[in-house]
Amino acid sequence: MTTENLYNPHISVDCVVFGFDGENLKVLLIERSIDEQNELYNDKKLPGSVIFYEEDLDDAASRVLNELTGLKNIYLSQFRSFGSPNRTANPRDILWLERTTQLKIGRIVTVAYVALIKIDRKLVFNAEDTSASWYNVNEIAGMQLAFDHNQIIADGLQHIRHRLDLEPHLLFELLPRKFTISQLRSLYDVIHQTKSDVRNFQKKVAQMPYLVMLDELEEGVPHRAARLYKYKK
Amino acid sequence: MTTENLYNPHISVDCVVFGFDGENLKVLLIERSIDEQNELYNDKKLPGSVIFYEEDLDDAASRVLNELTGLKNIYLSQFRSFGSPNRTANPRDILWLERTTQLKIGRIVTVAYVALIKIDRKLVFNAEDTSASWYNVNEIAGMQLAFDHNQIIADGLQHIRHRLDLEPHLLFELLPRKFTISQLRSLYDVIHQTKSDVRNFQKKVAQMPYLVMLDELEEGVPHRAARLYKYKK
DNA sequence: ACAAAAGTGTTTGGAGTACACCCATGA
DNA sequence: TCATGGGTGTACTCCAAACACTTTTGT
Repeated sequence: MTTENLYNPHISVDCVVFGFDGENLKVLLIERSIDEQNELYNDKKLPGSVIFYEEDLDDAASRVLNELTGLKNIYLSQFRSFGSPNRTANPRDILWLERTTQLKIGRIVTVAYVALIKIDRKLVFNAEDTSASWYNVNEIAGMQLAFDHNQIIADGLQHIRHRLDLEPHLLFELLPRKFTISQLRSLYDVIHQTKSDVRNFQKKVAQMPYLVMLDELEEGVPHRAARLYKYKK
Repeated sequence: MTTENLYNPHISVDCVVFGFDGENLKVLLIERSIDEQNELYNDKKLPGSVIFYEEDLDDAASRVLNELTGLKNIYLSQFRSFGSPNRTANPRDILWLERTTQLKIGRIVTVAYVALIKIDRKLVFNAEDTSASWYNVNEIAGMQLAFDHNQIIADGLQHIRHRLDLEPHLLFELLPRKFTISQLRSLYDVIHQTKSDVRNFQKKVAQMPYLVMLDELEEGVPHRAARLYKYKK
């Protein structure tokens, strides 16, 4: 089957998918293998895809996430487009694109999205032949990703920091459904690059009307169990 | 002459150019005439253009502004891309595009920029056959613009409000080189949709290190002349 | 003289920050 | 009993907001 009539080879979407493991902010990357003159070259890239003709950009980003994780209703926000002519300067990237899309590829402008997901959800990674895993945002700076994906992640990170600052309720997209104030504080500190005071943080949190205290405690911790909270509305 | 080999007909840039006239926030729109079955239809659109093959997006936006105003070094910031398949649903828009570009046009994804310019600069409007003029942001909501340009302007306005809030020095891109504190306050209030107190505003302004008081006064005003200031660095 | 905007200080409330001790639990 | 993090209140500082009168200039 040919995809010639389905894909628009000029425009793609890429998603910077953020997760929080309780300690660090993580980004989801996909393994990529290219066989070049019978040598396998491996590296990583962001989840993404060229768009279909007649497909809206937001829909394309949702589709990419759904294919990758099996989830719908993920928080998604477009943050920037990347269209430098030399973002496809590396012949390896063109080669990979043409093989995977079966299209003749020239230049591609990509529209970048950030997504926030709860890392504790069981995700359908490794479906088909893709294998995805989480990487600390800090270690990514030292990796050599496909295309301009290092740049996209750096910009996405900056974007999401601003965004979570303006709309703090989005923090709950990254936490499990039930969470402790410590987890919330730790996430808050990772995002704001701060180290906030426990008592002051409790005070701040006490004024969040959308935070509701549950009648449940943490379990299986080797110390006093913390109270669980959930996010409402 | 054909433009077939120069333009990439899948991607365009559009610029929401903001100015400040001392009282209202303004946006620059271009007159558009389409002759449909021998009837002239007139409306307005944002300054924009499809990009050249091998042209970077930011460069395309700069080019559009330079062609329109004759100015370089205008503050420009990409804020969002619009790619809904039905943004070119109106046959009038397709007709106009194909006539002006001499290209077969299908779907176009546009990358939108905001620009800030000093409205007092003598601009090279009406060059060639384009005629551009300033419109109050408020009156634009009631106009029917080409494509999805109403939406783009609304989003651009929201973007620039956030942006000027985070980076207040950008306010000076909109003011004349020499200005009074009243003008600055009035601009500030238009952006923040507030009505700030004169004394408190003076206090705030007094702590801006990049604001320097000049040894000059306003001229030609029918009341006590205000001191002039300029922005430094 | 009067109209119109410029310019100038003080008080108050709320928000953010700093800071130390006892409690509950599992090992 | 000890180690580990959970949970709690008070004092200080700083910034934002409210508020009214005198000055300068042109008509």
